[in-house]
Amino acid sequence: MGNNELNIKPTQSELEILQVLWQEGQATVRKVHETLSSFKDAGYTTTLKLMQIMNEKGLIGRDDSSKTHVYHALASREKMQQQFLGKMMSSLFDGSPSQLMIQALGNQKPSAEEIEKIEKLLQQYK
Amino acid sequence: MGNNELNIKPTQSELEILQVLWQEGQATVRKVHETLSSFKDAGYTTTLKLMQIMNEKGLIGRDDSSKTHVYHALASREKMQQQFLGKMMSSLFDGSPSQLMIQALGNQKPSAEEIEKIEKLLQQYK
DNA sequence: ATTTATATACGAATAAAATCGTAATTTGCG
DNA sequence: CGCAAATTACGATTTTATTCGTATATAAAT
Repeated sequence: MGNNELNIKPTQSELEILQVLWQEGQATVRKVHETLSSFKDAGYTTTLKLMQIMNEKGLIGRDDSSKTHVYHALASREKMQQQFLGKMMSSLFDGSPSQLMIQALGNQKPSAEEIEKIEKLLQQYK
Repeated sequence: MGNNELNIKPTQSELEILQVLWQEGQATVRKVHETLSSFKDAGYTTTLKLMQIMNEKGLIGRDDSSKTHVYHALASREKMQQQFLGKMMSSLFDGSPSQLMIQALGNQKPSAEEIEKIEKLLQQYK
């Protein structure tokens, strides 16, 4: 049973930070900030503040046993995917997964391998 | 050639309004407001203001030849789908369409009809 | 014509999100 | 030790989004 009572929707900036933590597994504020700095130029304390807030919200956890705190994601990527997908599905796609796929596929051609995967998945629903 | 130079990302509230206009084709503020009121309780002037702002931004257009203005969407639904999908793809799905689909399908059982459609779609990509 | 209902315009208040400056603390080093 | 570099804490500001109040105009009804 997951103790994951987490129906909080992260903001845009929070999502960016989560991405880094999902990627790295865990990271310091410095590390996160440097990673983000490639496409964003906010100050260090901005990132710090955001991560503190996220910690309070329960989106991320931290180990503060040493001076330099180390953070990790508490919100799972899958859960966030579901959350955003669900909202998007209803707000933009009339709840139709095929509509969504048409757009997603139109965007970029899936590899043969990916097509296989999807087909297998479809079989399961029959 | 579309004269659609529209790289504006609508906010949550704006998206809700666009939905109504996509649905109805065109509508007055009153109509939009009443439609939204089923799940949202903002005042009439709030909806009005939002629609005025959207008009300035170019998200929607209006016919003000008569006293009661009639609005219509300028931002196409497809374009917005692309916009949100693209962002979501990169921020949550590592750019993998199949990953996105797997989540979308896993989320809610598609109808038999939907499955058919998707399979046909996949055939085209082979 | 006067009243009533319904519109728009628009400034301003409120709320939410993001940013930053500065003080205080810790760590490592000379 | 005493200084420099790096860190956290945290209040405050700024920016963006949302909401609303009120003035004014138009149209319909009596």
